[in-house]
Amino acid sequence: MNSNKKKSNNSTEKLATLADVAEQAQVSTATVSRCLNSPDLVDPNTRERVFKAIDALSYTPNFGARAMAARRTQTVGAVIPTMENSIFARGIQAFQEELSNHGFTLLVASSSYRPVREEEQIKNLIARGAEGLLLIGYDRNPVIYEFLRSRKIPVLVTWAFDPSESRPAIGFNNIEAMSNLTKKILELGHRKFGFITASLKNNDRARNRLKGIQEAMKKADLPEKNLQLVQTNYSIENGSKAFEKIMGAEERPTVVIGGNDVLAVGALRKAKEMGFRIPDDLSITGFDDIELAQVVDPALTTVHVPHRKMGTRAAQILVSLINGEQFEKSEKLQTTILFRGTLGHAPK
Amino acid sequence: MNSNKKKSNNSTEKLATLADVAEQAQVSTATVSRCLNSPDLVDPNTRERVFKAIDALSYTPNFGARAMAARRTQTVGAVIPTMENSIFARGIQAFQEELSNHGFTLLVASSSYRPVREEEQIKNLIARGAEGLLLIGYDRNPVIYEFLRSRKIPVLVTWAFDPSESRPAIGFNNIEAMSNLTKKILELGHRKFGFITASLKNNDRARNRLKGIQEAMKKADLPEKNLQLVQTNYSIENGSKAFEKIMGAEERPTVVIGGNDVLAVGALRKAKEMGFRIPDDLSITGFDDIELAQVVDPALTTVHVPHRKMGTRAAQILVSLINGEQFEKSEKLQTTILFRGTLGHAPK
DNA sequence: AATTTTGATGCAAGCGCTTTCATAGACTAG
DNA sequence: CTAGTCTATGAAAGCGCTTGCATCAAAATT
Repeated sequence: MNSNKKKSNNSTEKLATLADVAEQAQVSTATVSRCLNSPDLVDPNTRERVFKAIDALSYTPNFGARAMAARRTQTVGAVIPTMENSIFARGIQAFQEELSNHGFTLLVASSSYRPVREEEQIKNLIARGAEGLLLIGYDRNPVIYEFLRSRKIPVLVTWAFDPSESRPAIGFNNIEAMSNLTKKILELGHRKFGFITASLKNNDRARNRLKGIQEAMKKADLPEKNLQLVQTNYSIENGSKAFEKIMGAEERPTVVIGGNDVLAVGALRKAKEMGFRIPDDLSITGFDDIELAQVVDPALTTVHVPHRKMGTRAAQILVSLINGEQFEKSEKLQTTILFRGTLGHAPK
Repeated sequence: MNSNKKKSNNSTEKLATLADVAEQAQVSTATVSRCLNSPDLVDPNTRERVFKAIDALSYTPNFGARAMAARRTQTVGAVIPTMENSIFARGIQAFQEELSNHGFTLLVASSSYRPVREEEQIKNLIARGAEGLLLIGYDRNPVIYEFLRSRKIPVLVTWAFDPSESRPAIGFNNIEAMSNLTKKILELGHRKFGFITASLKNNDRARNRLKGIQEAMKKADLPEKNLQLVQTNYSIENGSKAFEKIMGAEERPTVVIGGNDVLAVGALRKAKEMGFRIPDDLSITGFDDIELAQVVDPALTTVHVPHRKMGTRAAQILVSLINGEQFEKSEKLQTTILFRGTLGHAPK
């Protein structure tokens, strides 16, 4: 349809740029840019011509250049500990959906639960222009927080809520949640506990869940030695191994609490293999309420976390933080205990 | 330690740039750039001075600017259908690990199984400078392939391998894998099949898995009507519903094949609820061999896919493609059938 | 001692975009 | 008819980096 002057979408040539589009449409680059960013500023006829050129050249804007010139990226970053199991998946999914409602794009990275890697990933996201960051839990090197502060990058902590911290956060109180669960367990007559947790180092969520158990036990006047602790990495297999270890001790607990569902499911599997009848011989509980928890047999009693709500709200807060709105206060979400099949009365 | 001339990391000032570092270290921007990109080209003393300045200003390079000037990003993109369940997680994790061994960074996006969204995400990744793309399955609008080709972006298809396609791919043959499974099922005496699959539209993996079943059935001289088909979205819940539907028909199958493990697990759960003894009354099989498959009771008989190997190899191929190496040929990975507890002889 | 080579550095031209400011034309109002 | 308003557009100055080329001093070679 056009005259055959310069076919720039030929594969032997360079990529089309704004300037190419401008030339093809017989306008300045400024006009093309305006067509893309504030179309109503340009005359409908011109606009049409420009879009036709964009199509003809199959032009796509260069994000880097745009970011540099406009000093905005409409991007936020999130660093989660892992993508392998679905602990964070639902929350992040909701986060991302809500973000895109606000015209933002999400960049996700994972740290494999390693602080050094998390730091790298944070820097990487910042370098890529993230205007705000979602991070899991409070626990990290103050230097990072300072770095972020000096760069004026809003940070929102999630998956945790600690009333004593002033930093913006949306999450649940890990101490409280686990303490509530423990109380229920105590009511059922259990006195000897096993707890399989992720490494407590650099992980405030895990530490606080432990604290929750300890507090409840103390209130019930149980000595610390009634709690047997195993630290391991999150995986079903590790849950199984940890369970074996706990059951290898002379004084066996009557309930094994998993620091999360993945660990608990691993324990459950091994328990069945070892011939325990659940929950008659032994109780097991989880934390998170991921899909896994419902499909095992018996279904896992666990602490339900409002993943989607947390993700959605996190997006809203972070966006408003980025838009310079004043931070009101951290939000605490409620967890609930889901009684399914793995928690019963203490045996005997 | 330094004299108190200009403290630029003060929070009231602008972000530090290369130029700021250069000034602080008393060198040109070229030298700072070289320190970052090819340190051995610069004198150790100078280098030290520069790095000290970088530290002092807590400088981080601007990715966009760097990408624009160097016209390289060392970034590859991947668009996966979903992050919610862990079907792709293990493979992507391995992909990313291998990528970082080669100095590349991974950007992941998800399409929610929607072609339009996939296209957006592809464009987004390209705009962000992805130098290569990993895509799941072959099936997509030719326009996208053409767009990518004209931009000279190497694309690697994975999670599928089709000998009739010339496009670079690393994966397994879905037809063959499912056909093999079906043969085994036939050997066990089953003649009536149920198949719960993801939507066949825009999903060559799902279509080919169906084809595999059909081929094996045809070879055994079974009519098409012996296969009852339900299409639904991937989720445990949907698997359950689909199962109910299949069992609601007058002619019940003796085996229900899940298009993947998630669907199969949903079916299994509902089957148990409905009182079926698995595998005595009814057999169920999955596909993928994700964690879920091992923890359900009975453990799911499924098709094992070498996720990690696929991810690792995908990274290697894509990197070599980006480096302009000639594409040898698509690689087919072997799947194996994992006989666990849900597949048995046909009843009666 | 004169010449060539090598190594370390700086200069400056972009990379592809946005945006301020200026301008020109089309209207409106007096 | 002239001055004042708008509206649509363009010119051009960056944004923060990399890199080819030029430069210069020191080391190596003759």
